[in-house]
Amino acid sequence: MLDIKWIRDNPAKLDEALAARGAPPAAMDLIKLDERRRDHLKVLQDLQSRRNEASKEIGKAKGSGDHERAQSLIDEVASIKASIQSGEDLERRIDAELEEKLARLPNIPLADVPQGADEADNLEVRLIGEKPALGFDAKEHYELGEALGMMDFETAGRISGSRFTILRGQLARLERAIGQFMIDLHTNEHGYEEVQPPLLVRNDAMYGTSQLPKFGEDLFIGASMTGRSEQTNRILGELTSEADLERLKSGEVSFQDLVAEVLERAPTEEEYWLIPTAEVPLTNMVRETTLTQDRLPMRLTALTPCFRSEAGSAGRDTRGMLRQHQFDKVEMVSITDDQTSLDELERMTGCAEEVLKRLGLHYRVVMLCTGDMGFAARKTYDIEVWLPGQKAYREISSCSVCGDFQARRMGARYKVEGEKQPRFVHTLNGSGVAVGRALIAVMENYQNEDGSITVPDVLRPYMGGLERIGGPS
RNA sequence: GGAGAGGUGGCAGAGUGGUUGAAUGCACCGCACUCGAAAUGCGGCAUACGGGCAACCGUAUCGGGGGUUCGAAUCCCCCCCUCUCCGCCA
Repeated sequence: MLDIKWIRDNPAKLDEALAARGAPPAAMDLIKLDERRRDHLKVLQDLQSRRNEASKEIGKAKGSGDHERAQSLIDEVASIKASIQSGEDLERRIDAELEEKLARLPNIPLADVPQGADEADNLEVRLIGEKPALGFDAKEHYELGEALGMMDFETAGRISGSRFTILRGQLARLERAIGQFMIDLHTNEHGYEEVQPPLLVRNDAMYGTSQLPKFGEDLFIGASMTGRSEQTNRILGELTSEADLERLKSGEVSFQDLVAEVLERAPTEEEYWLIPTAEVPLTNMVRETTLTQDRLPMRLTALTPCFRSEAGSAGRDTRGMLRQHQFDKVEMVSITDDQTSLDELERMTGCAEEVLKRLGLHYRVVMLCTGDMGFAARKTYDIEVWLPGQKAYREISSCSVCGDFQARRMGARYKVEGEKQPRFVHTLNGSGVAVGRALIAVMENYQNEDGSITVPDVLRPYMGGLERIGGPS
């Protein structure tokens, strides 16, 4: 969430940033709304002030037995009551409208972020390692996995549909090994604290990290059956309002349009949401708190499943397990003060890179351009790993600094010694790294001509010393 | 799932319609006393928003949201959370 006061002072900067992200300007509209809000607030507060004053006098007058005076004051307050009532209604509506509009504005990119429309304009920052010289035609991960009989899309499809995978035997173990290895690295060597967070979260948490209100369609809902029926009843209750039924009868709206309208009115109040990334619970761990500065930086990591609806990517990456509805990921979250967050981004990216270095994988780091960055980010590095089977670099990690954008939504502050006003914390999140995609990368980069897969050295302790999956035993 | 209790300032805890933004204690900060400390005494000590150069003023806030009333921490409704007992359960 951006600060309305900042927007008031920097309307041009806001519109430039929106343009850079490919969004229409909004400053003028917001400033007008804010002015209207403040003008109205002044009028309302004067009325409230008079009411409070008179009410106190009524108390006094009654105490001293002056009933005549009390009655005349009561009459006076009664006469302004209606204006206060409607004034408070209007204030609520304006506040809600402003809040709603602010919540849908993306974060401002930092000055060094390249301007651009899409991933073609991203900037390669560094290239680490080299493509492996396999000496034969590399296969893709699903060809390898299916040939080994350890990766089963057909059965998964029968159980859950497309974008699910079943791993078996040593490949299932390899996936687990990769997750263990990564989280051990971050906790033992990078100073992160391991967390086992909830995978189902409330609306407010999704709002805090800004998956809501704009990106609900990317999420899965995790409601109980009773929760679902309560939700349905609530919506039906809305539907049967007299005014709506009248419009339906008169033919002003069709039944479908009315239903759509009602859903739009009460869209995102779900009992639970399934997390699309552990960023959500980890970052929200500091929501509604004021930390002392000595608690910062706070570094948290978790290995969790992630759930994404992948709406809008129909037809993309349908083969294999690159883009799944469910996948495991090791996530890193840092909570810092407002001075060190940019350094922390470099550090965090380094932690993610270290995973790939130790796995012996070739990768490049790119800085995302304005048009390709996520909603809450001020600056983002993606790490793209080389996949010999696909002959392409594919995203395996994304590290972002959000500044105070999420903190403002969550009410997450910290107190500086000697300062009265608490400041908003800065938040960062990054994958360290996606487990499923790391599995793909290991399989494709460590494949042998016979279809077997060599287990990278660092993973062998997690595989009971196993050196190779498949092939001659 | 059933039954019950509760949510007040950093903490503990009073307050059931009226000059209560909230007693009291603890913690914390300043001052006095002291060589210093403890003890004691005096004073200060919530947040957000709006207005003002500022001192300061106004409004809102007693889990959250609505309502009743001239006036709500106190009465009513909805929601959230915590705890206890019972049931069920990995």
